[in-house]
Amino acid sequence: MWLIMLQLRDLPTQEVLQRFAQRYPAADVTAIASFLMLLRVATDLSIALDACLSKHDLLQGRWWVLILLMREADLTSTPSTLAEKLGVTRATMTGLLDGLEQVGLVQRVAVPEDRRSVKIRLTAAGQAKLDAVMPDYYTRLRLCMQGLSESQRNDLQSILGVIDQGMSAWDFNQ
Amino acid sequence: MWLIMLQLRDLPTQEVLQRFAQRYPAADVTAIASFLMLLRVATDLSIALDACLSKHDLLQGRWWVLILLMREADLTSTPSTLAEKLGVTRATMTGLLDGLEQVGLVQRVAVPEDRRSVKIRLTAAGQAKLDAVMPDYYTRLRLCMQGLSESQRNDLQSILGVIDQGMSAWDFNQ
DNA sequence: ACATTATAGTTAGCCAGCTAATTATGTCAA
DNA sequence: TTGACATAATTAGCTGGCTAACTATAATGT
Repeated sequence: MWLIMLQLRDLPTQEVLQRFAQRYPAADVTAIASFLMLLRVATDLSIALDACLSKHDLLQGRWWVLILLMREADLTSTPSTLAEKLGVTRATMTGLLDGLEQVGLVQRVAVPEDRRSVKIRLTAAGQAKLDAVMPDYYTRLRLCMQGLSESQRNDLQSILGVIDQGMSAWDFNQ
Repeated sequence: MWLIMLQLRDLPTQEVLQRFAQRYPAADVTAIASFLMLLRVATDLSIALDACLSKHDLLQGRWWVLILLMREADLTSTPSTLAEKLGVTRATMTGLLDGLEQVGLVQRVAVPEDRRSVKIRLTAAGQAKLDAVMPDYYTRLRLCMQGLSESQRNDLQSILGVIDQGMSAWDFNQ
């Protein structure tokens, strides 16, 4: 999961939004404000995550790969599957795996049944790296979210679900 | 505002989350699920935005610059200010402005009072470009958010505000 | 069986961010 | 007034995504 986005430090004032809405009648002021704030908070979270991971000599892309491998019962997957789950191209996955293999966190293993394919296995060192990173990450995330009640967390997830549904509208007219 | 992020197509199942929480006691399952969904929806939105802009031959970074200029009463700003508002380095802003000036959407104007500085002005062509893009963007955004009631939009914004507050927790222990 | 097509992974080269260093100008204090 | 420092913008070079092209292997249809 890669989120690369400008930070938009400067959200528009209500006044500016009104001015834009006047020029562009299609504008829905509360939709725009919600959208911008969503992008901004997500970006801030992603940047904070980067900072946390960098203290453990990890980049976000490589870290997600380790997590995806740990999710598997046999700590094993293939480059194609990992690429699809992470939403990156297979070419990008090759690069991520090169980096991880070079520092010994994963291992490429030949697959005799299909000689085109390769198995990727989380090594003991890879698991150890996750055991070092995850408690730190989870602790920060807990603190970051502790201001939200359980019902607010549910609200957030259902609201995000509605937006996700609505996303199909983006592509309506091509 | 730049959001560059992996897509994380594959959110963890409840079962996987439980397994991770067992290994890492610091894990807060509902916090993690909310966080991941937030990142994912924001990424999807950012990608959809890219797609919309590319139909108008614009990249997200350059488009935000045009918007920031249009927010100004005199359609004018400086590279430093724009960089700060967009959350990018001044070096990056130089590149964005090079691109925009080359296609005539903005103009660099010398500042006699401080010869180190340069004014950036939105040109008529730049305004025309926005007039072409914004209705399209606003229409898609309206459709995308139309499933949310006014109170849900308020909920979303206040929830995001709480998370933003909580973000300071990330850096608590260095 | 064998030519066509599909699939897995990699390589080569592009692109738009980034950091660090550079140039030019302005500010301030001894 | 001049030396030290601060600020504005730029340049040079790095990085980690991307697309497109390539190699190797497997599957499929006549």
